Amino acid sequence: MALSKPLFSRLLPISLRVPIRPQHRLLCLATPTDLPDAPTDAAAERRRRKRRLRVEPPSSRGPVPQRTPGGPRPGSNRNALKLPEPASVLSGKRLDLHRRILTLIRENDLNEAALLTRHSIYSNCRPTVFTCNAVLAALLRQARYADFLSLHRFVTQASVAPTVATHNLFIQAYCDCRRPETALEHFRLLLKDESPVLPSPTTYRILARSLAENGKLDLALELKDGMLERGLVAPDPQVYAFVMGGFVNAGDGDKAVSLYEELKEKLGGGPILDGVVYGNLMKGYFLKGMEKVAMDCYSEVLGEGSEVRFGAVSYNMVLDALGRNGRLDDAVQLFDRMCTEHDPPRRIAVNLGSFNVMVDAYCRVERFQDAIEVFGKMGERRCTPDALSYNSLIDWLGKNELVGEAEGLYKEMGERGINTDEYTYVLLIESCFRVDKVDDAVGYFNKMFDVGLRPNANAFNKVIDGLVKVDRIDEAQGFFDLMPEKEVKPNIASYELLLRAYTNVESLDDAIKMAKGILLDESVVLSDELKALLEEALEKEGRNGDMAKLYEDVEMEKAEAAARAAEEKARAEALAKEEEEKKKAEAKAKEESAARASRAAIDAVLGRKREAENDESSEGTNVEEAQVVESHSDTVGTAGEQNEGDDQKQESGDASSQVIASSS
DNA sequence: GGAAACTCTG
Repeated sequence: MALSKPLFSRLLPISLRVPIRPQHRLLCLATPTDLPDAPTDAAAERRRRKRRLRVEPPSSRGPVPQRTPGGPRPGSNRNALKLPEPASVLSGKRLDLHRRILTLIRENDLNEAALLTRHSIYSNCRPTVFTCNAVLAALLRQARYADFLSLHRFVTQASVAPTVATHNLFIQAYCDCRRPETALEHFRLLLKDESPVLPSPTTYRILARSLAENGKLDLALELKDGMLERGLVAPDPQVYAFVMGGFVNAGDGDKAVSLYEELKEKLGGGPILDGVVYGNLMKGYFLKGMEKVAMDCYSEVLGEGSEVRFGAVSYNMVLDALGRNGRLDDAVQLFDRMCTEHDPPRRIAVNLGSFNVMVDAYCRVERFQDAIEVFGKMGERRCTPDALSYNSLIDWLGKNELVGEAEGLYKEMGERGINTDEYTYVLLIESCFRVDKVDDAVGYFNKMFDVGLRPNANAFNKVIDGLVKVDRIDEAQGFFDLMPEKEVKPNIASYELLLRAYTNVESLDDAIKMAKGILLDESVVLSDELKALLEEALEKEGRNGDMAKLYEDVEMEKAEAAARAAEEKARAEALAKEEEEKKKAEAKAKEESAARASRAAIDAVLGRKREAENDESSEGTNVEEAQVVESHSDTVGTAGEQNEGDDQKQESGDASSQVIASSS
């Protein structure tokens, strides 16, 4: 048997499939990594880049290697490991459906888009995986994680074979929810031998970023090393930049710099032409106290004749490095240059982030008027500040007692239709308390409920804290008591604020009540410090015995609660058992009736055969047994496994046709 | 409690 080419390539170690030679490395570095932020521009740029790549010799940037279309090895579950459909299926009716769904997404009717996707799955016009991906991506953009996961599960169960993009979306979803470890578990599935899809550079970038942002630096390094070892993707400057950023945030400038050096070496020792690494490199040097080296690096990569490519994002990182390290003048200068270079849609050198970084830089040196001015200039670049932009400026203004300005921005959000979030209100509450506008602060807190936001325990604590500080403890207690009604669990800080307040004003009965609350709440513990505080206060009042009594009461109440819980549990268990028995009986009945039906079908066929041939053959029994097993395996996977190796049987055939096939 | 990166294709 001659080895087909795809099969042959499957047998090669992965690292040999895509040769990476030094000259190709340079090519791949020369590709811009910064894309315009408007989606249409981004798409255009991507297409253009792809066209460019088509005429260039194969480089490591070429299409991600996919495992051979020869299908998974025998013995594996076909449904879980199906290869994704090729792009050519996006034609005819399925393309029409795709377009319809894209239109719905554009009109921001995601519910309808998701619904149409689901309904089409079992119709004669199945959505392609590309269509599913588009809907999933839209849900993710809007942070609708529950809907995302639900649709993802639905299309997976309907065995729409995922592409890398599908996996990346799934991984991104978990990363967005700050659960990089779960994302990592999913990623590991892609590395298994039997996975038909391989990770792409994007996969590594998403994970590296999330791991670094969440301080999982060991895992980030492990991921990066895995990227190098497997050689599925070339050493990626973006991945390195993310990991470097993680170490910068942890204050480890040495490690950030050494990662840069490692990347440089991996890429052949020449200058790294992707500007994405330099912001964090400079921050690394600043952290090490090497200001001069940082600034030398700055003038080198951004000076005359530098080949290093910068897009908005890479610029922003350098801008931030300058702004955070007392180099505002340089930052202003760079920002001006960026604005001059900015020439959309051809060249995107400024984006929303650039403004945010500049606002931050001005605020850091308390030049608030300049900050507000830059903030206002966003409109000129057709950038709209979002909640985060507003929040961060409101934060700075509030912290510096410029409450009027902060409130002005809040009003502006309303006028411009920019959605405030819980954090906006928390910032305003803090600002008002800081300048003793207590009623205004309380007003902002209540406003949250009016506009349908859901303050968390932290937000409650802010208002409780503020009220306690101006001795309005009753009102503070009122908000504490409101928490259960709003389905918010108090945390230890919530209890502590009131416990301290009560001991301070010597309302010891109330203090004891709070302590009791802590002791009865399984999710918090009474710290030794708080305990000592209460004990001391009680002692001073000659109520030494009350502490012991508190513990006795708590023990008693706990015992009572435990007894109630046990009773509850026993009742629930009995109920569950009953339910299970019922289900078992039902299943048994179903099985029996199915067996009867199957036997009847077989008898009918065999009977007919006997009539025809007048034959006494007993061959039917084997078939019959196999058939019963087949008709009762609900899960496609196990049915598939059982069928493996049984070449007599068709995979998809209904009961009677199989019986006929094997008995004739 | 807070930064912008980008993946499949018609």
